[in-house]
Amino acid sequence: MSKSRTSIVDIARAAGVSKSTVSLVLQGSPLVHEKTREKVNTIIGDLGYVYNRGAANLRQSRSKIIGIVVNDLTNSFFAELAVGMDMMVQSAGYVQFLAHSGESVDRQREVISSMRENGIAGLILSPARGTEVGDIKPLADSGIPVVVVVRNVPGAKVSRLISDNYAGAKAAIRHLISLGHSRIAFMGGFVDTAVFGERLRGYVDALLEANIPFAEELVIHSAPSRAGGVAAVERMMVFAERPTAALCLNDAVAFGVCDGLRSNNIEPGKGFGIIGFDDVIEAKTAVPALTTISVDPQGMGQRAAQLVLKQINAGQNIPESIVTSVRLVVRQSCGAPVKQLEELA
Amino acid sequence: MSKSRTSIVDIARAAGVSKSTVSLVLQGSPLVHEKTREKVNTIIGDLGYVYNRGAANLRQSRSKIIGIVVNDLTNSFFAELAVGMDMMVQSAGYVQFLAHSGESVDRQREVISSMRENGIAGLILSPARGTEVGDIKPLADSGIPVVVVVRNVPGAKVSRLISDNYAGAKAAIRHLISLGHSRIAFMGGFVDTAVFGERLRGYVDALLEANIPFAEELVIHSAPSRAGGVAAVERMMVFAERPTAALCLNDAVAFGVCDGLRSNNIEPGKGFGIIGFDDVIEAKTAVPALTTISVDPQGMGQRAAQLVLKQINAGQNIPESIVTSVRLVVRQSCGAPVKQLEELA
DNA sequence: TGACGAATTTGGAACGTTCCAATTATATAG
DNA sequence: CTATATAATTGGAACGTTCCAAATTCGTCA
Repeated sequence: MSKSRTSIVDIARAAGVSKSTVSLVLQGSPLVHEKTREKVNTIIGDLGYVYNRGAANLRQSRSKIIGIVVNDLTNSFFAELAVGMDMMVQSAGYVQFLAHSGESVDRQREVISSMRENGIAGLILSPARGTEVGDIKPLADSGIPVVVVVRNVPGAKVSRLISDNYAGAKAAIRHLISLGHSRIAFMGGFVDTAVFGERLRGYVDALLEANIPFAEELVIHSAPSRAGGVAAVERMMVFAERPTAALCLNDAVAFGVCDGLRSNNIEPGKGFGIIGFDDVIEAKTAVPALTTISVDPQGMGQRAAQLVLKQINAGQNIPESIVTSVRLVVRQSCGAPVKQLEELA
Repeated sequence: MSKSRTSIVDIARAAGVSKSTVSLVLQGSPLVHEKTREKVNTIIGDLGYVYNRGAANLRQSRSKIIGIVVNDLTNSFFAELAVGMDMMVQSAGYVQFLAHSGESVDRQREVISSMRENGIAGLILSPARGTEVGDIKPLADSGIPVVVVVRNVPGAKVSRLISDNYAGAKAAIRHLISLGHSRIAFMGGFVDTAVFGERLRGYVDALLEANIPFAEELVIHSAPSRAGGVAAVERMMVFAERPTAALCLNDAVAFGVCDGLRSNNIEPGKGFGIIGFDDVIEAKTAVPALTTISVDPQGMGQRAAQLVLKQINAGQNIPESIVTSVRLVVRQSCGAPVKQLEELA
């Protein structure tokens, strides 16, 4: 129940040295004599002193806080992304403000400005749908490194880390075509995100490449969630000529599509080929195991954190764009004979 | 590229008033004249001033930061818990340090001490397995409100918010018995968490209550994850006399059990009754829809945040224990004729 | 012993805010 | 026009640290 936090001068007094010496000890400076260091350290332990990082920041105006804003933590893709960042950030001796915008740009704006007031050294942003340049410009202008992940923010002059959505979608469709499918749907999502656009483009180009005409009605929009997948199947069921396979916007949608097919007595992977996108952790153990494009969200999170840390240390802020490569992981849901060994667990 | 952050005195100078006045404006004090307020506010806008909350904390030593440590963000139960907290914390004008301990007590300790240095006003902890009193005592002793959620930390004199695991498990087993099951397994988890113990106790008591003897071998331990559920089924398949239903430690295990059954050509909900625990968001849309004990993680998160906020505002720190009630949500996976309307979406 | 360089230690100003007591401006009443 | 209450503003100390320049102590060598 100490009335006021014990400070550096309290322990200085107790140790019979000056506050400067204590400060030196705290930062592990080689300037202080071994005996003095010991004495100070024991006193620190005895008095239960806790370092006040806020006060230190005030003086040296470089904090050890990294802001992370994620659009949807309940989606396991983003949760893993966040965990990857967390690992990297922690082990670099930083600490994080992690907030969830829930796809609301207003909330996102509030959160970012609050982080700014709290003096973050850098920001990693997985933007909410509809994020605009103006939402991040002030931060970036004031010299704080910003890294945008997963989704692009068009026009923003900041670093980005995006997975190769185009190539991934293309690989998926090629695989389905090689299995003999020609009526292939694209399920889930709306045109409002860059991710959607890129994946759709890969889908279209792979079809054209195989001389399969692109049919507008096979793009079935829905929420990018498990429930959205179910809804997409419902809409598909009324088609006169039904597709025989689908590429889904992400794994969540793909699981929903499996659910929806089962409700219609179609066994996913048997009567209908499904490919997801992201390779979330459940993809491997689901039944049927989901064929998907592996994006390695945790790895992406780590790289994003590394990128922002690098920029913080560099001091200067040269935007950098990284496109991370993805790979097709063939499992059971596309109905292929498993031709490729499952990656090691 | 401003060299140094513009401060309150910069804008004071520009507005031709004293820094005190600017400070007053910033806190919306009624003491300042309307005209002055306007003038100051426009200058603030023009100069792109950003408030330095750190400096303010230094003076008034009450921060607006709440620390949240979650053991596993990739588990959607905990992710939703975190989101619930986030909502409450943000709307109370606080900001959060959210960290992920990954079930490591060491990492958890580091994270907590780092939060402490950064001056949190309160802490919400969903403890890693094996957390001990000593891990939170120093914080609590220094007068910072601590709320422990989901899992108990035995012996800690802090507030807790736990769901009624005992009653939930009991309700689940009663339901299975009412459907005619008598050989019922308990799947997933190890004895190392309080949650496991409480749920198992509910399971046992409900059996005894119905004069069904408790059989040790029907408690099938496994990792509390989807993969663990699959593993548990494998172990069950070799039993001479197989159970006809199972209560799972949580929904993740339950999904894994469904997967495992399907691999063995048993249709979950038909040949075998399954009840989960937690009611994560996917439980409703999965096929078969999962019968489970609804714990409302997001609601729990909100309540936990409210509790810690209350304690922060109260100043004093009287530990409070809240047991939140749970309810059985009957869906398809237990094979019951759906006798109760699905809750509204 | 005195001097000199290296090793340690130290006082005080700064960082950007809040808060208090004190001051100044403005309005009201006599 | 003065006295007085009220409204608005203000200077300076304080919060806990870092950093710098300066001071002190120590050891060594002539």
